[in-house]
Amino acid sequence: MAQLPPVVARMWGREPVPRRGPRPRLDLAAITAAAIEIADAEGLAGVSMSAVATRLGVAPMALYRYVGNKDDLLIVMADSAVPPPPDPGGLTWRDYLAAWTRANRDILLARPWLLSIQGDTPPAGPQRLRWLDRALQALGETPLDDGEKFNTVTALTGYALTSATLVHATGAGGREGEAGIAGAAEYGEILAEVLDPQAYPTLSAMMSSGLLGRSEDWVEDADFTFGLDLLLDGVEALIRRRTRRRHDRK
Amino acid sequence: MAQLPPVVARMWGREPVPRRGPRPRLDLAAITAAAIEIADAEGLAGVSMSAVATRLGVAPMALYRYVGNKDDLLIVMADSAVPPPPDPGGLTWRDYLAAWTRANRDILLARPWLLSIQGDTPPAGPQRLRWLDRALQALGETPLDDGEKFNTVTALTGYALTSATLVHATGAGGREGEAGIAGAAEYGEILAEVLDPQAYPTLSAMMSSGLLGRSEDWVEDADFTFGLDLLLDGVEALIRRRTRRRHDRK
DNA sequence: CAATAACTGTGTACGTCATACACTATAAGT
DNA sequence: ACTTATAGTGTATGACGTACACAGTTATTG
Repeated sequence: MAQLPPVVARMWGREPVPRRGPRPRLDLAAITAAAIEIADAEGLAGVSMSAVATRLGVAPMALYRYVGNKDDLLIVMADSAVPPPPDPGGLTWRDYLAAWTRANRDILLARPWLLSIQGDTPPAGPQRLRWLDRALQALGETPLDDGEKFNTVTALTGYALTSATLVHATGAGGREGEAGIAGAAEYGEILAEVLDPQAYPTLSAMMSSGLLGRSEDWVEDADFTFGLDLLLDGVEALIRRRTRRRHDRK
Repeated sequence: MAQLPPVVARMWGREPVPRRGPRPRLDLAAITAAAIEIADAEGLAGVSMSAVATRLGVAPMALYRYVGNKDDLLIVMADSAVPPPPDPGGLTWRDYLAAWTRANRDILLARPWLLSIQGDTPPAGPQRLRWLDRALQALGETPLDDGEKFNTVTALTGYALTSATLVHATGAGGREGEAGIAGAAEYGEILAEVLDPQAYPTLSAMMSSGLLGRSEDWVEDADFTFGLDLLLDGVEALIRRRTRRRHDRK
């Protein structure tokens, strides 16, 4: 039997309840909440152990009774910063997954610092797994097998993540500053300025025709919806294939 | 006109050539190469300014003549760690994009530390843009408009990224250790152990039926190919639609 | 009721890291 | 020969993560 990594165990409240000693003034939830507030306000860079401790009115070392180290804290943050998934109120699988993916992306836009954590962590907390569960549930009625469902969700997750990254990186998400590029328009200009049409024929042609000039629409639904439909069309095609002649996968 | 952020400028060799002073012993390429070697060997955590400097036989502060700060260095690394994209040797758009996406994922599997950087950075370096260019080029013959092409590539990139993350996170990629979970099987066990069937009906059912038990296949092509085809089917459907009745987008 | 054991939060200390600043050495232009 | 811009160095600083020993607190045990 595999042992639960300590933080994961605590995320699920599977830690033995202490029977002796002073009543704890903190708990994992409070610590995480404080850390998230800081991240929202100042970005991940502002989240230091002392900053979190200060906000809780506590010495930095106190936190180590609840998290093994800072990485642990980040993992827990990455889970509890995620709100519950949308409710499947009698929607078709397609409508639900569309809403699901958009909500997914919106979370990442609202908390860009999640981008720096999620890219590295498998979903193992209650929230992220609830999202996973709901998406799989939406596919429950379809003739896809488990692996296919799982991969479908993976693809959707990836799309949400990449879209959010793009929006955030080009600055259209609102925040700018930081390391340089601040806005899709400027991004386009920079590319146009630098691209050698010979080495980058297609891209530079696109840039001169002003693709990214008007691309504050990255945040708008139009572009996002397009890619989303792309994926869902693929799923739908597969489902139709499976429905017509029912045979095993592969 | 937008100014080039200094690092980006240097990535493209657009820096004024120095006319006086001692001959430089370093250049951005050498620094980046050293940093990448360290990242490959010890992970991103091993990449400190002093570590890189030591490897180059130079004082840490010397690096700051070439990069403004450490984040700059990471940005440059994220670009130059990427090899040239596969060659479109008379392939159909579909075959090429399939190869392209798989190659994309393989890079991320070979250098997992890229996952921690790419999630945050827009592609602005020569390598990443070359990849973008080739993918767009592959779609050149299709009736999709520029925005649609761009979004298609975004979706594919996202899929590669998420797949790689999943493989790497569940440990099937080879490396383990670090923060806990080490291997898809163990991951599955942990989930099975922790999931309340009432709160996670679908997911826990899948787990008990052993979905992740046999999922060392995540690295295998089977699962990856499935999701990829999902996407490409979507693209193909769109192309067919566009080809039949040719009207503007939206 | 006293003694013990388990637990919480603190204070201090250390090693690492990114980076600012002042300096020396070097080579090109005058 | 002299000036001047540049390259790499040495030293210093402040922030950060975290190890460790301790003091205070509470439930359990005798």
